[in-house]
Amino acid sequence: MKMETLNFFDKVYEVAKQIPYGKVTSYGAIAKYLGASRSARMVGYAMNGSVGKDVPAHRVVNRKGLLTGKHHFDGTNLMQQLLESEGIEVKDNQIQNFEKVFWDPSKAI
DNA sequence: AACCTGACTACTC
DNA sequence: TGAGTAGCCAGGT
Repeated sequence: MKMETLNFFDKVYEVAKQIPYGKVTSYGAIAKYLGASRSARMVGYAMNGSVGKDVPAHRVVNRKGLLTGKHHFDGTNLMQQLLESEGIEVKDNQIQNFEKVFWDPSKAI
């Protein structure tokens, strides 16, 4: 782990933590906000280490609102249930009304 | 050092 | 409109 990587991770966590209840955002949005628009994959990778960081990783999905990372959670439908408990409609691993619940970090911060 | 993989995106057909 | 391809960065083998 390099410092820069940790710094990047930290920023990702910082942004993710500020996602309001009932809202979601995309990896690319976070990456873009951090000035690393080409490293959306790294954002997803960062979420992989979000355990124990108080990061609501379930509120971060790909740009289509698809729960591509659900299998990284405990169980198979935990991520979906967490989202649904926040009032977000999720069907077939995809967030419904994605545009309505989308939270843009560059606008909020 | 080369190649593969992955919680992604954008462009093309 | 939907599926396929290419580009992307970092880490593992």
